[in-house]
Amino acid sequence: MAVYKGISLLFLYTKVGARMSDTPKRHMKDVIYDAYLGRIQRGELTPDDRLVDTAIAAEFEVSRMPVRDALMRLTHEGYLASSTRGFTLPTLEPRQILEIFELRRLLEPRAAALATHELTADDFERMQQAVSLSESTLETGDIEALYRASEDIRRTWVMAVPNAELRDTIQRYMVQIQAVRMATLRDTQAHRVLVAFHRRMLETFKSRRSADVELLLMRFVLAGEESYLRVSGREADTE
Amino acid sequence: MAVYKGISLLFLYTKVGARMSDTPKRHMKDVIYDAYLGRIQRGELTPDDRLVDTAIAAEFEVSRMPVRDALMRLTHEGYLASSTRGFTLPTLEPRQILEIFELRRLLEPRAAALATHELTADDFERMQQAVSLSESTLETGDIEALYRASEDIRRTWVMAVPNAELRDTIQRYMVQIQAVRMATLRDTQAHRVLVAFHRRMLETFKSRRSADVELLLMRFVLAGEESYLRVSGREADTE
DNA sequence: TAGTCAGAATCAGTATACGGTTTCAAGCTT
DNA sequence: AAGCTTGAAACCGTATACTGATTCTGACTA
Repeated sequence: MAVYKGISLLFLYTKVGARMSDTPKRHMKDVIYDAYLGRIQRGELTPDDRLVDTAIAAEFEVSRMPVRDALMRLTHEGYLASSTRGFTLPTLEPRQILEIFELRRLLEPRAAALATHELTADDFERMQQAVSLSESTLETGDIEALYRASEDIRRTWVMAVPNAELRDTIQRYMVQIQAVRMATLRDTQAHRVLVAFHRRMLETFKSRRSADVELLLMRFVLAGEESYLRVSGREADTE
Repeated sequence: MAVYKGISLLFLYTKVGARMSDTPKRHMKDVIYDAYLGRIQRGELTPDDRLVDTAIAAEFEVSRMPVRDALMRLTHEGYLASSTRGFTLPTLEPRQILEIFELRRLLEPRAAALATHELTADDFERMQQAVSLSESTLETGDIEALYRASEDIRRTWVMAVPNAELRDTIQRYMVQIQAVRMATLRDTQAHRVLVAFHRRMLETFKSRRSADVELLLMRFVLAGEESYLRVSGREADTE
């Protein structure tokens, strides 16, 4: 019976997973890792949520061990913080956020320039839809849609970065990106600036002029930093 | 008796550990992680060594679990590769090594420039000793000493980088640095170039001119890449 | 002699159980 | 009523045991 349960679960989550025909055998710890990395990256968790291994073990109907493996991996990669009282989303200090902005200034312009020649028609299509969605939020005010559009555009070009090591490094601070979005996207001015950048990024990528892309991405990161500083400074005032 | 054994072990490894007065309570998984990270970073392991959790568990007189935690953490951080037949040092592909050179070109010049104003007299003292050691290897041919000197100089300035996120990112590809050293340091020309850079780096850091440091580090990374390409290209010829 | 196949050995993944530490709350003291 | 104490609950770290998969070995076959 225990075996039967294991098999059915394996089958279930294999279908959900990325590669189902490739390797039908997936370890639960990886399944759980992917599941919670996804939840984190989609912003489905808040720093108030406490992730307790026993609860997640019950959710997946496995023992604590694979859950512990997954949570500790996420912790070591910076996606979670562990305490004596369970795992939670880390609350990024403003100092850390600014430090990561410096990293982004160093990496993203060059990375995007490298990606310029790799983007396919499919990628442009996806970006076009995201840009349209982004622009529509100027009227609808749908912040969540803006969030999704921003994420789509970013993911599209990051995935096209041919240097895998560079790409992985950029993807490691996804949590910072989200923290910045969370802090700034409700600000009207930041909202308008972001949408304008979205459109210009699509145009510039399409032009295939990597030098222009590099410059634009530098401006984009700087603009994000500026928005963050403005919004967080204002918050500090009102407190 | 089991308790007694645990206490004595804890005491033993706490003394070895970095901070003994601070927190006398260290988890075995962290002790083992630190121990093997050190072995890896000091180059005490080769890709032929197979790290098996049961063997390491016996070495530390604990169960497999903390060992597994440590090895899996090292694996996810890229220091080890896991297979169905134990953990081993990963053999970095030349492609990966070149990709990481690009990362280094983007990060290290700026990071070193930021570190310039943070270096203390102690740091300069340590660097001076390492540079002297480095220069002495031109006559002795002691490659291992050159390796240590190179590592000392690098660690000194990296530790002084004030941006913690940037510093951590740089430290993540220590394995690549070692792979490059391993491949190049026995080459006479690369050896001479490296020693010359060591001396100039110390001088330039001491001058406190961060712009000069930035430029020198860029040249340093480029020189390393050149040496690597030359040596690895020659190896490919003779095969 | 070379190729194949079965059984053994090895080793990682997972389950279950126990111990220790931190947190929280209820009851007691002043 | 406020502060202290004590006990229970929550939760992590570690131990031990089992399972299943992969690799290795050696014998058997063509």
